[in-house]
Amino acid sequence: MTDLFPGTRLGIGPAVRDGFYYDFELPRPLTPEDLASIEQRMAASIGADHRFERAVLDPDAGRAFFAAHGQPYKVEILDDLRSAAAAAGAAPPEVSTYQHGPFIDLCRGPHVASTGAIGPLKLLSVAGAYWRSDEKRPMLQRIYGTVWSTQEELERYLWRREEARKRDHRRLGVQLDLFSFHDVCPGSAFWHPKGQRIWRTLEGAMRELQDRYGYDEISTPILVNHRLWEQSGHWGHYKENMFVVDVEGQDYSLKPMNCPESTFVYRSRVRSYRDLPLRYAEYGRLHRNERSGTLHGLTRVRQFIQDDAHVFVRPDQLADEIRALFEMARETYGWFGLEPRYVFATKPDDALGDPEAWERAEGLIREALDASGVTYGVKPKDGTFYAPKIDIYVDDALGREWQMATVQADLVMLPERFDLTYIDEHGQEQRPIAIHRAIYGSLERFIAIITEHFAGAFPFWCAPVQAVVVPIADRHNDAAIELAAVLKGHGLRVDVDDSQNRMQNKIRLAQEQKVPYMLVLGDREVAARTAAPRTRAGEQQVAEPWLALAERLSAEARDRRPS
RNA sequence: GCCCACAUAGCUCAGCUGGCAGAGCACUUCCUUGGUAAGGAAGAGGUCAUGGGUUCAAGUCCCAUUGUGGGCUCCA
Repeated sequence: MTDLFPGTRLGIGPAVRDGFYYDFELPRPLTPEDLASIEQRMAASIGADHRFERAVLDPDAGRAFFAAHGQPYKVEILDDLRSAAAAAGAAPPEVSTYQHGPFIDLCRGPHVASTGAIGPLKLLSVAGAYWRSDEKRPMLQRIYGTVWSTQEELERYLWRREEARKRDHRRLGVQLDLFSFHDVCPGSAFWHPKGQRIWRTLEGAMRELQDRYGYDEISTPILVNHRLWEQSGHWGHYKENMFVVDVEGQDYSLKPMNCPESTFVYRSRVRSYRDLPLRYAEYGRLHRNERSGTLHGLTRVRQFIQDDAHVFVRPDQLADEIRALFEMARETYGWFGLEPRYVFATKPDDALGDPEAWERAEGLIREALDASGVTYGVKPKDGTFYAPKIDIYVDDALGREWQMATVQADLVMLPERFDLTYIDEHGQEQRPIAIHRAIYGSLERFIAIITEHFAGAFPFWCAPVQAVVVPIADRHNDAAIELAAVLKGHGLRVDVDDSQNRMQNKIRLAQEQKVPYMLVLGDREVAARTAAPRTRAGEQQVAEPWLALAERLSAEARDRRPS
């Protein structure tokens, strides 16, 4: 870079997962075309097989060297090392440099022996990155690249990138006609009929599960006087993320969370210890004013709906309730063949509330984790300031990790700020614990993740179109409509392709839409009132009477298997 | 919000150093009535994101705005 762009100032250049990056301050913006010439220059250096020579300098000499070479960022790093050492009461550390050919860089190392030992690589993208990730510092130009020890590994990685691109939910959302985005409302999805079918199916499955686990559902206002947010603390800490609206001279805000309002339902009457646990589910529409540059498809939006719930329990009920939540999560992720992993985040240093209560709650959560037999990791001090929490992660089909949901055992925010109480068996007022939890998390994000996980080939039970009836000639159309009615009568989502296309084309289109079953109807089937199913995997099954088919498929849908 | 790139038909994209806006798919109509991934023909479809500027002439060059994408998490 220093050859190609004289005056280049070097930032940092670490190795990262699957590759590396390097940040530069350059005399002009890089374009994607520059990457090719930089790659060529790198290839020349690799071809020359320069040895990497390590040298150790004392701190003053190191600082002087980089100052003399016009590298202020390196000098800053050295100064920071020096003050960090001073703060720890240590002498300024020696620093190491690596040289190959004429180029010398500050680097902790280690390095490969020489440039010739560097494997096949490819520069991927240029991006802006703040110096030290600080918005107040200069924006540097970052070059991302990937490097592997063999050409095959490089190609496999590039294939994985390409596969991820093809599965991108934003792309599949258009292809499968699920949703769209429009500039009249950035960061918010417009759900099309097929996307909404997925939505309703997921919501329906969760409602059924909730009913089984003793939940009730509530619904609270979206637009609320800011006084509520002052009481909850959001007005102080979260205001810049809230949409504020003037209503007759008063500030109102669209709710960014459901929790504060659920307490109004709780407090609407005096609660007995016999009433608990109270489990309130709410599919509330939330708005968060995310910064424009952070929006991303369905995974980072300004408007979304969570499968939220608040469970108010006595302390002695906490462990059982958490165990039940793990059971719900396990069942839910099982519908998609996803394996949840749990991470327990404990009390941070700036936690609010009684330390003893924290300790008790953490003990109970740990007990529940152990008792339920799930494997879990621990992140000490990573809880929120009002609650220890358990984060749930899954890995998708491409090995990418997603954080799905959070379960928080709130001792402070809802119970104390909103003065929640129940009357115990001695007639004394007590504080309940409020568990905040979501299982899908945001429905938008969850649908994005399963779209990519299944590459659009949704499991049969939640596919937006479960079967397409394919009449071979248009004299079979009436029978096709009849068959579809039978299937719809069994609760299945079925379309009829009565277009002018040939059967081959109808099958092709259904394949492209990743429809699980194509039900072919020709003279033979119409005469026998059967249909010949073909699966999207290309398997042709034997023709089956309509009613038997409807019963078989609706049973399959009820099973919620992940395929 | 900040840096860079991008925005052409419903979708995917072409359109060279400024000189009459294109293709495939989808759509409409007609022919074809078929057996497991594309039958044939014709037609319609555009304020080239929006606003301004340069120019005899702007999809193309410049500026602004809006939106979208890659990033701003990995710390010598």
